[in-house]
Amino acid sequence: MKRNTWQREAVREALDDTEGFISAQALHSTLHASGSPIGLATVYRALGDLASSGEADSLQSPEGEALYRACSTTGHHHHLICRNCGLTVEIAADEVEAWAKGVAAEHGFTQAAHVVDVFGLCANCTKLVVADGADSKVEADRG
Amino acid sequence: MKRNTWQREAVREALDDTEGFISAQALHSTLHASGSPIGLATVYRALGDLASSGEADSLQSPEGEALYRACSTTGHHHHLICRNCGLTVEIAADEVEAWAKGVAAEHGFTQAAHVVDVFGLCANCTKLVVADGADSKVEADRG
DNA sequence: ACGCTTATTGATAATGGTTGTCAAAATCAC
DNA sequence: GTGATTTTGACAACCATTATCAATAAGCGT
Ligand SMILES: [Zn+2]
Ligand SMILES: [Zn+2]
Ligand SMILES: [Zn+2]
Ligand SMILES: [Zn+2]
Repeated sequence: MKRNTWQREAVREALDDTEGFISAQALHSTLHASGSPIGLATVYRALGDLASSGEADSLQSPEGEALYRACSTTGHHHHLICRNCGLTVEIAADEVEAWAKGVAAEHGFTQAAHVVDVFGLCANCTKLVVADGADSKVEADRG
Repeated sequence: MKRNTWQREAVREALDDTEGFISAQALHSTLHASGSPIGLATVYRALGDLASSGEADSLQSPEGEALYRACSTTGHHHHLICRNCGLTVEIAADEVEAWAKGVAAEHGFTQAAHVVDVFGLCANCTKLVVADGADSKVEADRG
């Protein structure tokens, strides 16, 4: 039977308190920083569980790291992510859903799933970058 | 200055001879199997170069592995990939391009890029799976 | 509240893909 | 051909993730 532990709850809350997508390692650091003695393996497990139960969304960063987020929208949706500050907007894209389904069917493919994510610079970061003239990396700002 | 080596050419050719997306490790195995003594690190480097020069497309597999492919279409496009046999269809998706651009602009995002991939079972593999009743994994068939 | 069964935890080792190291080999301009 | 400079490749290092497994603790029946 599935038991309730403070660890799982801690991960859920920490994820809720996080604005954008975050990696397991980063979330573990955050938890440690706030005094929690939770183990790294447990954070990985909790995030995996949240993702499979649909309570959290996950995606692979372009660098191949798995990132997680507690989304407000419960149904299937996609994301518009700022690659500088991590700000994330949830996007409903019926248009794309239909396209994906159609393109798979046209070619005789079944059991189609899709990965659709848009990465860019949010309005705020666009200003900053223009001011700085430099292009900082997202990961550096979210350790 | 950039020099020409048989290793780079070997990687380019091996990639051309590959039907679907393939990992650096798998391509290295293929090359070795055909008698080439090329080193693994060199395969990684060559694939990275091909990807940055636009001669090859790359994507992250759902398991976080980087996969490469020599595509016939030179311009920007997307892929419909069989998760069982690796068969890949190149897809032009003007509809999605417009959507991605629009959704980014609507939210004030600039420098928008996107990741759009469709994974499914091709017609052939659909039959096999139905016959077998089992769901084999892609990676197992492409060592 | 108590004990028991069993899921869960967490320190650590193991795994696996990828990148860094650096001496040796190869390329190419001259 | 010679030599400066790039490239290679065996191997180590790295880093995210997963497996191990003894110790812990949740929650059930009592
Ligand atoms: Zn931003
Ligand atoms: Zn969708
Ligand atoms: Zn197939
Ligand atoms: Zn596109």
